[in-house]
Amino acid sequence: MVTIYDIAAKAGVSAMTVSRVINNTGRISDKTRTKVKRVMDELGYVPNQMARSLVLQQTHLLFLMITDITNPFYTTLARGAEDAAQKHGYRLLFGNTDENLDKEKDYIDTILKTRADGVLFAPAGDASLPHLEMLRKHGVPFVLLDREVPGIDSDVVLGDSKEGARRLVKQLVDGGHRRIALLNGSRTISSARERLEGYREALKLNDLPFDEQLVLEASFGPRSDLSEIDAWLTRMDPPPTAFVAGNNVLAVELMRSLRARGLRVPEDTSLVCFDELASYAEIDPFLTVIAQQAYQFGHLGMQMLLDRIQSRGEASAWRKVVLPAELIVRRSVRQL
Amino acid sequence: MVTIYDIAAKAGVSAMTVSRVINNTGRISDKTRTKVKRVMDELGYVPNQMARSLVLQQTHLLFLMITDITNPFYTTLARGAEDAAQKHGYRLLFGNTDENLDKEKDYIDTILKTRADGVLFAPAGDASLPHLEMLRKHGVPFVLLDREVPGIDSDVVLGDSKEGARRLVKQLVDGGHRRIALLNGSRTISSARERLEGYREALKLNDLPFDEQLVLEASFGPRSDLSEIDAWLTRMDPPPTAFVAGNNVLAVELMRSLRARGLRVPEDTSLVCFDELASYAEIDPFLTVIAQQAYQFGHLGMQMLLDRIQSRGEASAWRKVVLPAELIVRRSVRQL
DNA sequence: CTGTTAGCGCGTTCAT
DNA sequence: ATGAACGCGCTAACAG
Repeated sequence: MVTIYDIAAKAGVSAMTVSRVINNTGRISDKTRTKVKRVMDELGYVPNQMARSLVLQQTHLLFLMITDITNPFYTTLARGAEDAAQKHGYRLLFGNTDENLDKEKDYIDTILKTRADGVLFAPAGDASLPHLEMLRKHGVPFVLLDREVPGIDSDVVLGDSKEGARRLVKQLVDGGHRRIALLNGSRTISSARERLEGYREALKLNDLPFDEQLVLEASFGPRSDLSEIDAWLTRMDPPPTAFVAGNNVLAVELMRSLRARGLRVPEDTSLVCFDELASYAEIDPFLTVIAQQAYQFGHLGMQMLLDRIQSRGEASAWRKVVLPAELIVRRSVRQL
Repeated sequence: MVTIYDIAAKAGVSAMTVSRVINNTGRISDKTRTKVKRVMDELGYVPNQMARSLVLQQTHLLFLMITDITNPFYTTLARGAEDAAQKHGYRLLFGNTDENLDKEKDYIDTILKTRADGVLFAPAGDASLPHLEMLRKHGVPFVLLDREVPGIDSDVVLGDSKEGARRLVKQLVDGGHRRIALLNGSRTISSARERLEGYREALKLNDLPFDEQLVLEASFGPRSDLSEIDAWLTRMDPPPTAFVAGNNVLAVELMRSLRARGLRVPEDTSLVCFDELASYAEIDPFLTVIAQQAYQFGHLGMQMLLDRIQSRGEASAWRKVVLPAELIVRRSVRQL
């Protein structure tokens, strides 16, 4: 491996001078600068980031934790985060937890060991609290994405889940639906709770009863087995005329189950959901959805994180950004 | 920051003993081991990866370069790579190049500076050659994924693109189609070349003429503007009765263009393509496709990379794995 | 403008 | 079974 000492020797200067040329610090004569640079090229020198980080006490490494790398909401978010990070010269490590707390714990260890400068964090759920406390304790700045965690204060970027759910339900009610089911994520996740809350509020507002039977709590992540959803569909009696799905994954899997029963959308059943469905939205955009600004989640969150990192220590108030929910009306709701 | 010296002081031993406890090396009495461990817990000690890497000369960091993080083929591949890496205690960094050589170059610099132990590399194209040479020159092992690069030997995991294209064309010919268009990726990418080659061979085999007009080379990545594809659709005269799309992204964008012209698949035009379309395939699986084993690309490639890393230096023959192409016949081809 | 000294946190080598 | 000295590659602080 080529080190600054190799360069220094060959260029006839000290290692310090080489370091200064690399980092553009201090005053160096043009002559030595040119010479050092030439030797660097000749030897194919590449700075050792590890050594720099060790002495500078910062890695310029950031972490993005997402819960489902196959979900277009998160990959789009990732692009936003990556763009913002790159613009500021930071590198971004991705971690994929699969909504799994054990995997999340492993990544927390990695983050701590790696001495990442900060973390953009979509937590698996409320039980992520100890993980966040661990980051806090070790002085690693973080910004929460998409989900809050009760018990800890921090910067956070959220979608307006409650309002989103209200609008989706209203859309169905306006279509004449009165028996509306909700296929939601787990209530250990703040966004799922908010969506449930918005759903209940909207029902109340329209003098519709809340029927527990019509709500299923499942995982926001993809499942190998649809039997849980199937059983629920069988169980509901009388069956609903319309569904709200808590995210895009649940919408897709619900549609598969409905399809398997020969139920078409919207002819036989109406369906609305949170988040766009990737390519599907482009080929045949027919689902009425709350389209969240996925890219903004990542981009804005990254900016907030970088702000925290730059103002190292200077405690300022936590910022909570709620991104508005845009309703896109298409044709997955049948007028009754 | 808590260091091994803090622990050593508090436990009344030397730093070296602490190091031995951490790494489970040498002989240590159970009593001191227990004591050191207790102090480590009390102080919340976390090893500094940077310092370890510096002395051990290895980072346990691997890189995965993909060209489109929003493409389910690559995210599924990423899951495969991640699973395999994690199983062996390696961390995985993702890089997203957007099929862009400049971004790729930036990532190469990052990889070199970071002293990554190895790279899993889906290159942007043939022009990635200098980037690979740079890795080789600096002794960074890599495995190519999905695409070969002429001019450099290495381990590589490929799909059987030529055979895939042959099968897709055959499927259309069997459906009575004789005027078959190909919307392909750039010929600077080996997989696109293979697909073109397979397409031509299949035409020849069926005594169909090759008409340059029927082939468009575009980017495999998503584009903001469909005018290139639109112009092509307008230009072909007489128009084809069927299309082969070189990947899932091209298929989606082609369908959008067709849709905009009021052409339905398969009623008005037939369409087949490489790769599944994520959620779309699950909701309404109607496209006839060559389904590639995306997860295997990543998983297998990672294993090959880890093999190389473990057999540090010992030169063995390059391995080239070609994953078979499975044709899934659905209903996007109309019988003429 | 340039060089010397010291130390970032840890593991290897050689003593004890 | 445990410790002291040294070095991994680099930069901050100071000296000249």
